[in-house]
Amino acid sequence: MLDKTYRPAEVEAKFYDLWEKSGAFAARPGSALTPYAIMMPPPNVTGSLHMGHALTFTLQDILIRYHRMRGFDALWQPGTDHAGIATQMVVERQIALEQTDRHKLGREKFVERVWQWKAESGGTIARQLRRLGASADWSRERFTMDAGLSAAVRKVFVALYRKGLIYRDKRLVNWDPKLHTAISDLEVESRETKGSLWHFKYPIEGRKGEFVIVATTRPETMLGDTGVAVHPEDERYRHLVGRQAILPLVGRRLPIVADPHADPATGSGAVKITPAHDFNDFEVGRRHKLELVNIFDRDARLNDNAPEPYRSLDRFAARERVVAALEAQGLVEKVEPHVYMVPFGDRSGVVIEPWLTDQWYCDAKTLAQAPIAAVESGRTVFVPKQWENTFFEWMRNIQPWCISRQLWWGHQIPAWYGPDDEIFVAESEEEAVAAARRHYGEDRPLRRDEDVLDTWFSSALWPFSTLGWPEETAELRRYYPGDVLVTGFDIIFFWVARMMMMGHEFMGREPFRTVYIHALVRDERGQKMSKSKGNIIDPLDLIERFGCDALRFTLAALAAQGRDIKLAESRVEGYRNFATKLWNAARYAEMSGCALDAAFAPSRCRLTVNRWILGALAEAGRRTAEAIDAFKFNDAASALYQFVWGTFCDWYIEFTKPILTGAEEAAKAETRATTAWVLGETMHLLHPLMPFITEEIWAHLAGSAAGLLIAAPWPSCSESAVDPEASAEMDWVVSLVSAVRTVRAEIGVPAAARIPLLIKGAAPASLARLVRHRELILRLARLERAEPLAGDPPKGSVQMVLDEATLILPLGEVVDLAQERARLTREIARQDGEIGKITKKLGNEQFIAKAKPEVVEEQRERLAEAEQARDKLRAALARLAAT
RNA sequence: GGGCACGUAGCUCAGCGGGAGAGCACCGCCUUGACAUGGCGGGGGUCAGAGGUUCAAUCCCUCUCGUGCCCA
Repeated sequence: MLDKTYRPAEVEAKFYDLWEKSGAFAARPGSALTPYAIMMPPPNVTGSLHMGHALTFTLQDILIRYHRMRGFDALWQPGTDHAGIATQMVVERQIALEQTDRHKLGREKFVERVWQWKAESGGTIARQLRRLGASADWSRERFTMDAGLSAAVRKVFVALYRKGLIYRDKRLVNWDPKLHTAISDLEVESRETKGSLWHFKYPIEGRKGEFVIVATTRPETMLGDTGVAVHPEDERYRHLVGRQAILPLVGRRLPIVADPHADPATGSGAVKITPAHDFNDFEVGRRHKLELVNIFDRDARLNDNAPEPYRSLDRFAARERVVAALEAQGLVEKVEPHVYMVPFGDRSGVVIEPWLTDQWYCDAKTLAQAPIAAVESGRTVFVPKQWENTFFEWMRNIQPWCISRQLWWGHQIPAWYGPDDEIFVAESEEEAVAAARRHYGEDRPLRRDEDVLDTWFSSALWPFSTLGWPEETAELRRYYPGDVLVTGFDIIFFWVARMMMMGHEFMGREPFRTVYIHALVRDERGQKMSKSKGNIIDPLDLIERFGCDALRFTLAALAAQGRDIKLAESRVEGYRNFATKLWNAARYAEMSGCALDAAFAPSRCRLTVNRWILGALAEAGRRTAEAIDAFKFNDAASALYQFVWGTFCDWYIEFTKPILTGAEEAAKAETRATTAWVLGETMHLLHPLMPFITEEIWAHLAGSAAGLLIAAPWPSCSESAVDPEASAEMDWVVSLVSAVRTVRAEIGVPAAARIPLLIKGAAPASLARLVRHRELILRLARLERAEPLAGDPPKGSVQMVLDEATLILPLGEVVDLAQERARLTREIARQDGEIGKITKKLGNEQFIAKAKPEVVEEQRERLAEAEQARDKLRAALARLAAT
């Protein structure tokens, strides 16, 4: 017997183990089934489960469980990425507690420590994913630093280098002065910052007392200025172009150049040019062959290219010193408060400095062409489609991708340098040595590039490196390309686009057919969750309090396409209640002796009420499947919620109580079998969304011999189960009961009072329905009796209209005649309004001529119905007046 | 500044050319033999505003206002 209450924690632990041990999670590459593959976006190995993970992995698990039940060979490929910067920082913090640092430790020892940390703490997220019910194939778990994946990285690097798609270049990079590494554009976070705009006066050479005014938000960079730009069409400055300004504090001569980069409308219209420390200025400098003066060291302290008093000052200290010195010389025109965007490193949180360095670059522009074509031609489809715009926008304006990082944790770049800096790129040191020997004609000492690759470089290979590439494995042939990639929009550039580039380049085709982009989870006020705001909702905490299924169902129900999720705890609570409702319904079924009957065949059911619920179930199943197929998880959730609570619990269980407590054995047996069967099928339909509670209920219903629900086939939900006659009949009963209940509540009839119901003017078919369902009508509407009435209703009756019939509740003295008259008059007015609208529409010749015939016909029917209702109500009002 | 969304019941959101919907919240009644994490009933909306297309607009188009996000 099912317990009085559902206890999620016990059930969750029990079944997750059972599932995993049963092998249900494992892909079956040797089977004859059609494969269905989802590559799990590898979470950061330092990560722990947050709401974004909970959403994305719930949706993926729904897809995987659903397809597994539909008979596909489902592969959900799990794993983690090595998160270069994040992981290195974690371990650096750890060893700092031991009063040491990575430089004292040395590279080899440090990397050992990272592996040690990974072994101890790197499994957190995978454990937490299990709490979420994620049915990934853990036997295939991968890590981006695994030997196989690392070999893939080396192979890709070498291949791209040989094609000229990876190259070394000296350019400005986003330099993180705290972490001492370059980072990619995507790892830079622009934040609006309050600062000042300083206007400086630079003297013009050979024109005493004349100045050009330049404005800057970063005064310290003036020490690296090598030019001044004005707009070519700016009349104010035309006479200065070609002359020189004199850089204060430094004394350097600055050519004044004409360049469209200078915006005549901002500030004075003239801008200082610092080619070594600003991306725009770098371009201007290149156009006009300006000198590059690098004034910062790797800590963003001033180096020896700055005048003596400023050397080794921090950039912000230098800023104050520069401003003070210029003020002292009367060269500050003015200072304005200014709000502008400042680049911050998303890991270090410090201001990023554009800095001139040698780095490795990947020619993203060339690699982007095939993915762009794939999306244009529809071989890869984004859902929702609007994200294709974002994708195109970025891919068509893509910049060279800086792939080297000055870190120790990651894939060390397979490049070696000869004594003369000749570069030898090879998959192994032996090959590099051999290549060098060929080049020099003798052995020369080589040193390996110290840098490692951007973590995303290895993640980009995920869809095929996890399947064994470059080996030609059976898995690779079978599961590439994958079916769908599920992720958030914030990762489209970082990861999705790069997987597509690498997939097309090395596998010759797209890595996945569909990219489903889901929403961001926000708090209930629509704010992004963040530690600093303190508005984080912990999914594990919700699982503990409400159960995993409640959380999963909530996330599915809120996952409407193209909209962010505002998560309120009350929603989770509401779906916890749904789980409770389901539990109690199952308990009721069990207590009522409803057991699965192996011989049960839906098509052989005789009772209308059973035929009706079978049709409603098939309908719910069809809607659920359609919704999941279309990635409309919210529609799937609502179809199931409505069916379980609004149809099965609210009506079917109530309808069949009189049968189950009655004496007709055949009807009883059929109803018990139907109830059990419908409940069982419902568990199947709900399983992808609520795997735990459904598995537990299924175990009680079907017994252990039936096998686990996770491995059960998806219900067929045949249309032939829908019996329109039965559904019309039960809808009529529902309308009748609801009408009586409404009036009872309005009039204030005590809930316990049993009252009579009389029906006037009912067609024989309606009377037949009344007779067939009299017992349950009496029970649900709390009636004493329900009978046809031939003559006039008794004095003190309340009347309502149901199709062609008038329902009469003779309540005698209880009824307030004036109130009842008012109620009927209101109802008539409402119908009249409706009739007016439709009549007007039908009177419009254009409408009749141009609207579709079925629309016109529908309006005619609606008019007839409204008129019938109105006439019945009028008659009822007349009778009321007569008494 | 450019782009993409979004403004529908108190809240969160479906719907997206022909009858305004759900969940939650709210109000009233109810310890009815699965369930008070419940049952029954109810109130509540010029579908942001203004034009246009159409026989017909919450839905399509344009503009305005407001909100969010991304990019510069």
